[in-house]
Amino acid sequence: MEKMSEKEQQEVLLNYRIAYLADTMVNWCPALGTVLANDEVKDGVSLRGGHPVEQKVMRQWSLRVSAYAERLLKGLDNIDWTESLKEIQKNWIGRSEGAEMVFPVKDSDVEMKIFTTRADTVFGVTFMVLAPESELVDKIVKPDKKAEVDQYIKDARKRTERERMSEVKKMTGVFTGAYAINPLNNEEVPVWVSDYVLAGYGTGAIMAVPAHDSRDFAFARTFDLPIVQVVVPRGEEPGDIDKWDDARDSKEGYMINSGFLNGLNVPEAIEKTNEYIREKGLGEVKVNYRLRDAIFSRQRYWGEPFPVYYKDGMPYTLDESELPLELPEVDKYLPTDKGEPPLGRAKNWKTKEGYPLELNTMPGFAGSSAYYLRYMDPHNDQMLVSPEANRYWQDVDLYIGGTEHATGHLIYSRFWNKFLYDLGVVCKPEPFRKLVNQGMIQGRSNFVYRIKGTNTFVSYNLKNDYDVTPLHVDVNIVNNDILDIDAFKKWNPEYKDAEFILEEGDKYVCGWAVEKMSKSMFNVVNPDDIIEQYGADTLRLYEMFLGPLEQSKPWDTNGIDGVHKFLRKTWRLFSDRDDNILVTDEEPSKAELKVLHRTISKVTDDIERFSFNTCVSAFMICVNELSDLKCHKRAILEPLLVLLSPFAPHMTEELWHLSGHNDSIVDATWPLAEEKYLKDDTVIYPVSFNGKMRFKLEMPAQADNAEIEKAALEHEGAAKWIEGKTIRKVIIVPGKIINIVVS
RNA sequence: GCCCGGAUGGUGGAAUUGGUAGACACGCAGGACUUAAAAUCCUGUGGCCAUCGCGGCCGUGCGGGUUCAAGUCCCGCUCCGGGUACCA
Repeated sequence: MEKMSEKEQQEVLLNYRIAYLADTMVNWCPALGTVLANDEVKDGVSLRGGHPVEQKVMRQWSLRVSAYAERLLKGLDNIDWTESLKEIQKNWIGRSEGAEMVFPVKDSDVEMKIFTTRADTVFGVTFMVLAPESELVDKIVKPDKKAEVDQYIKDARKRTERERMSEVKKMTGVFTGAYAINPLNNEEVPVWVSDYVLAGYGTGAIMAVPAHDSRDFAFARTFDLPIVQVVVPRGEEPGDIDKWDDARDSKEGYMINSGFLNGLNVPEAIEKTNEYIREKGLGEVKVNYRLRDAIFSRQRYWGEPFPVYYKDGMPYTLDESELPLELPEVDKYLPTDKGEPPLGRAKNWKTKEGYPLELNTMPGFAGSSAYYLRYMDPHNDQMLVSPEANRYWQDVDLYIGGTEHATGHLIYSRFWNKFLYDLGVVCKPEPFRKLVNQGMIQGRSNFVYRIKGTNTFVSYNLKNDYDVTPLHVDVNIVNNDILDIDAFKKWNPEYKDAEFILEEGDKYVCGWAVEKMSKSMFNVVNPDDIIEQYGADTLRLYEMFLGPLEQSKPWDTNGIDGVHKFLRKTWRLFSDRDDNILVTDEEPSKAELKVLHRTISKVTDDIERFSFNTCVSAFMICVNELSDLKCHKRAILEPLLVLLSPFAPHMTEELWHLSGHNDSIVDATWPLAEEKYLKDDTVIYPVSFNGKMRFKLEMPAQADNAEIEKAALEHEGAAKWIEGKTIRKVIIVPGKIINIVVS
């Protein structure tokens, strides 16, 4: 066999590299000399400047994420992430099982390869569609149609992918003049070009089954193409297609108009078709993924430069001894006159041997995909992470972050980690063992109501008696929906002489709404103000007390006094009003120990569940009870302080010192709940009749079921519920409830 | 359209495995202390009925069901929030 040239070798190898150069479609703006992201383009022009934008093929670095699609999907089963996040990733990866089938083109040696998940409906194919970008278009188009087809493709190129997707209802397309042959029934069907078929998914070509796919249906109706029903839903008769206004669902039913498949139900038909095409060599069963390779080039200055140079047009990596490659100096952070990225301006941007270096830089996710590994061994200048450091730290125990990274960073990190795992650099196949999504804090806006044409404002509950305009008012001059009228007059000169119609209690009550937090709605709350007023511990505690971590909710300071009062109350267990330390070394009572150990147990448990709001209420209960007991004992208060320290670090540190410690509370040992203090001698049973609680019954903890039943039935409160009835059953759940069934 | 969440008092929320619905707070009402205010403390607070200090009925978005027992499980809806979308 003849030896390949070096260039040929490299070309072949590029098809197998994890990072590879490939021609990809981008939004190119010639006027700006740059590639634009989808959200920088609107209506075919650049958002900035309004210059025309076109679809252009550019040679870009890509990362072969698709090679890991199956493992990225499977790996989700083994990590403790939220279901919603896993779901988003599953959909993004978009695994679909189907068949890849070949349709020969009539009077030509071209074959159209299509992917379908519904091979069973192949008898319902009445036309074929190619994506405008498909290279097959040129090969099959008939001479008399060429001009028309070329024009269509040119127009389609001007529209960005996002625009194409947003115009779902408007079908456009053009006939190529060519016909494909259905390999199952040898029927000839016309081949069209339309941008509703995407080049990037499957093979960029589809078999259209208008009777059972709503996009194909819309296309057939637009261009008057035939429609053939092949699936009839169970319990229905074949329909009159002319009367349909959309495609028929075909998930369940039996086959008609389908040759050897007639009468079979859908799953049987899929199986039989797959078998048939495999046997006849018409195609193969295949799995397709929606996940696309990630484009890894950016035409801007700020980004990691690629350690890559070009020889004979082929990319080669720099030798490790040449690393790190640092960004060169440039005169301007702008593209060159030739349209090259900013690195094209750098002088001597080439290797020692004189080969030119790559001009693109890496995107943001180059840095964000593996930083957690670097954290394990930050000073290592020989490798990303040493095997020892990696074995020690392994993976990220807990990741708290928003869902907005689901299809970007969190996929890329998993992909990088898997690649590094394959290379033996890391010891864990997944980077983030557990992931929790925190909720968003929204803004709560306040409104005042101005009577139209006046400078008079009417309070919320009286506003319906007037014709009013609601106006946003700065939430910082509103307290618990009550307007600070003086502050309001000063807020805006316009309102200096404003008048007010107040309601009961001489208050001006504001209306409210939950909206995006934004300056224009005057609902931005600066945490500095709250820290100024209440302290950082109160803010921290209040954020936790607000509700479950994962829940989004409006920022609303209505309850902040509650947690602030709690902290003051805690302080008073340690110190009186005159700053005298009250802490004593007395032996704690049984009751005090019970309060403490219950709190230790509850808080320790709740932290494990990320249920911080219930931790705070457990602390409140504890402090309320200790206050009632007038407990100032060190043996109780110090463990409590340690428990509270992650929640209110500043105050607990201070109290820790005030009560005589010189070290920091962060080094204190976490207290352990002792079982013996948690147990009660008696159990208070709720006694229910037919499931409704009627009275309570206190019983010794070790009482057996017979004793409990006897005591319950003899209780003075039981008689009126038993009287004249028959006791059917007595259910006793030890330590929990008693339910007496009567009828 | 599809997928995923959620809905509990005036408000935020609690109820972890089907076992006392409304913990803990906010707010509100009343009271104590005070010349007054702040701070603090006490009492009450889901709705309806009541011979309002006995007690009863209803009640976790709606309609059914399973169960001795349902906020929790099942079936069918409504509304709200989020994600995603010509994916063949």
